[in-house]
Amino acid sequence: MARVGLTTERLARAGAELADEVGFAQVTVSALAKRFDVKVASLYSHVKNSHDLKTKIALLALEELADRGAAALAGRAGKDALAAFANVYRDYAREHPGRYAAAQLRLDPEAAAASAGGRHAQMTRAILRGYDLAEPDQTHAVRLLGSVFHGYVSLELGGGFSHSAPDTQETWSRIIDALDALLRNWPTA
Amino acid sequence: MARVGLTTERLARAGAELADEVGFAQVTVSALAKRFDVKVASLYSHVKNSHDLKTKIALLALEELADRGAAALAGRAGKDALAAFANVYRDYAREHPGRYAAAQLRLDPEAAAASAGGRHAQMTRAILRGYDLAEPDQTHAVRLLGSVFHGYVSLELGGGFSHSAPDTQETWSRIIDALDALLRNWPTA
DNA sequence: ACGACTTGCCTAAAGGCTTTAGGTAACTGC
DNA sequence: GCAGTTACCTAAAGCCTTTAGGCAAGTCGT
Repeated sequence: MARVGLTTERLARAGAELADEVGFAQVTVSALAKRFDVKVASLYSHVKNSHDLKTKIALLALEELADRGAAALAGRAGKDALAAFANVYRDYAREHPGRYAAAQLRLDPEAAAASAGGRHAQMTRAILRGYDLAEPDQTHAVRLLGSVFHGYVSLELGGGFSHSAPDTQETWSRIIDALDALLRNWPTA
Repeated sequence: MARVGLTTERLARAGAELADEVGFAQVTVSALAKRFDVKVASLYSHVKNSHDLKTKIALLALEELADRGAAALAGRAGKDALAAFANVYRDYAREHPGRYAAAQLRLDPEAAAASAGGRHAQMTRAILRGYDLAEPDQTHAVRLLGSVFHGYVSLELGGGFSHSAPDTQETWSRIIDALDALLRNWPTA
């Protein structure tokens, strides 16, 4: 009965890898147990239940994404910051589709409060420092940026833009150009 | 052994209702059988398997959404058309969250080809007739609009904007204003 | 109207995932 | 080296999926 050394942390990390390999929806307590070559019941000492496991993976992904965002924003401003931050989302989703899907999990209020969600909002707001927007337009713009990033990435990942010219990289660049132009010229009510 | 009169069609329709009530992820062959007061195995004459059922619900939702979109676009142009079409997505998602989630299901190529996906793209392109955009910018714009609509709606539905001022209706209106302004003034490469 | 065919719904059964209860063996520290 | 903790185990119940095979309720030809 050799001990494997399970921890909540290691389970979440392995769950994230599993998600990237087989899809977040296919992440299961059972599959994770197989990956550690351990009986299923053993995981229940480290994780409350299946939903708890998924939540932990989601929190991990949000954390990673926020870290990457912060790194990208450091020392950048204006359109440069906008583009770098946008690319963080897109690249992360392409490198880690399962984790990105996990980050979209609807969290209960408690988990949401403990998540890196706030950091994401703060960073988006920081990008807008390079543009001249007062409240409430700033909040509207934060929400727009969040919508575009998330919407584009999830449509692209889901194959919504597949096999049609022009290629998605080109579109992505032009969308960032367009957002930059829009933020510099935000219509007043 | 009274016959209930199951059909693929009725199953998809009832599945869509079930999705709106308990969430698309909770739609299960088993739950659907209970709803018809019929044994689970009976459904397998009308539906290949669980995934097939979900696909049929997704196709139904895409169809409904396209129908609403077409109705909204009839007799409208420019910003008027843009706003009406955008509201179709948002309203549909709010009225039918389960169906909307179903519409996001990643379809295999065969199902995707048979879906109303093409109609959606065509309608978005039709909206752009009110603006002066040549290819390839038109395609970029189609993708941007799709991203914003889907991204905003799914973030709002997921509670991403909850409990923070200003309210989401206000943001939604201002985002449509912003998109209109952007399309009238699309930045040239 | 009645027999034959079709088919809609059934029972039975196997396999997988989740979750809980309770046991045993491996580490930890005095 | 012993006591206590804890990591992992076995066992079992419950629910969902899916397939195989059966009977009765419809439908159709004559």
